[in-house]
Amino acid sequence: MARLSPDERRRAIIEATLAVARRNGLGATTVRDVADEMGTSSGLVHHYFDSMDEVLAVAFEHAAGADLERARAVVAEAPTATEQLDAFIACYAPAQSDWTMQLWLDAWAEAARRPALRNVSQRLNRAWQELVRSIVADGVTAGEFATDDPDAAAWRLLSVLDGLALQVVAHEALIGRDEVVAWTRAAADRELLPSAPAATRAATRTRR
Amino acid sequence: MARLSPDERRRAIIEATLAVARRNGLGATTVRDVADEMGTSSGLVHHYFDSMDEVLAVAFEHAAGADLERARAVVAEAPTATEQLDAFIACYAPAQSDWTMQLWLDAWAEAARRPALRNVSQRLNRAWQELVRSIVADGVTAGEFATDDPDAAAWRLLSVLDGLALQVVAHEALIGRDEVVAWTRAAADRELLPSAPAATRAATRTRR
DNA sequence: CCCGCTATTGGACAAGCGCGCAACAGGTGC
DNA sequence: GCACCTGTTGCGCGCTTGTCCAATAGCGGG
Repeated sequence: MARLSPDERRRAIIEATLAVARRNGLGATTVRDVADEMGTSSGLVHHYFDSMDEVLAVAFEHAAGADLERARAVVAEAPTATEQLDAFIACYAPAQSDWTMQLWLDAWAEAARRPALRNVSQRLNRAWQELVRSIVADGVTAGEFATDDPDAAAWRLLSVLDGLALQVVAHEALIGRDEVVAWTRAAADRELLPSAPAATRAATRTRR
Repeated sequence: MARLSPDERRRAIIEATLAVARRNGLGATTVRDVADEMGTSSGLVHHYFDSMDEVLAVAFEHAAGADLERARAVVAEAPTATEQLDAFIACYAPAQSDWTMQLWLDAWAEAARRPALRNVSQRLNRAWQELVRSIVADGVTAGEFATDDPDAAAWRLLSVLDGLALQVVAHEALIGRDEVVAWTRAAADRELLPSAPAATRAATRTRR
């Protein structure tokens, strides 16, 4: 087939891997599937990656890293912490409702048996939590939010988001994307809004 | 080997399956592993179950069903809704922090490719939510809790619990069991304890 | 134009998988 | 004590998996 530069080929392998993972799941993605997706031989994959574990890890890092970067960009555009959190939820939840959450689910489960994948998964999850934590912390110093433990609040919010999105992908039809967004926003309200000044918050929030 | 009655043998297969799944993960549990665990031949497994999918589904249902029954019993003993919820969280979280949560994680991920396992997983998850929902609903009528949507509140609480427990098992060391229990209780407080402004804001939001 | 570097091939390899089946064995009733 | 019933065996089948490697092919510099 076509002769590609190492960088191009690596990228092609990663994208082919994600295409297959999207169809069959990350855990059921094989070397031959990836090669077939590219239209090349299977040996080529191992010429660029030491093991299948590494292929999956790099591919997952590529996809999930892009999502993270996108979320960071969306958050950076919002002026207030309240709007940042809303933007984050809106950006996170629908993305997860597609095949992306199935990807995460597979990665988490597979992480128990694949060292490289476990490393990537842990690192990325920590990064997501750090993003939420910083939003919450900023909101607290700005007086928009009130919480005694931003770290715990961030974990809880992320857990609600993950848990709800997981229900959508694994047990379809019980709840949908809209519920994930609306319910998570409701959770954020109960979690972070101070009880005293209600009027100003309601105004900024409903403006969207 | 020893000659067992069909019922005993089925039970032995289920327990052997769970023993292997505990070690290697549910998705990586093979017919031969199960047979070796029992000390019998592999053909025996297929004499009692039509497919490996069914073996995994039945084994998972056995383990998860027992957990559910245990949670129901613990909840039934508590007098007030508040104590019921506390008991539920305390019972749920530590159990999930062991290998049980890895079992759920594997089951969820594998459900995408194994029909029988998917059925069981969906049914059980709905049962867990129903348990929490009934506790919340009882608490509302008893005046202990305040929420505009017990169903959503139950999903959120379960999501927090699942999400946090998942962090423990998949990304060990970031948070521990104690945090799962404490943080989920804090989430339940913020979610359910009567506090006027939160409820009204949530109502306006879900209406969008 | 050709040569060499290297991306790519394509299959060998051992191991492992789910599944099915003819043969075997060991309690049970006659 | 014998025959029958059924739980159990042990292996074979076809297929898939990750990994590896000698052989090949095609582009770029001399």
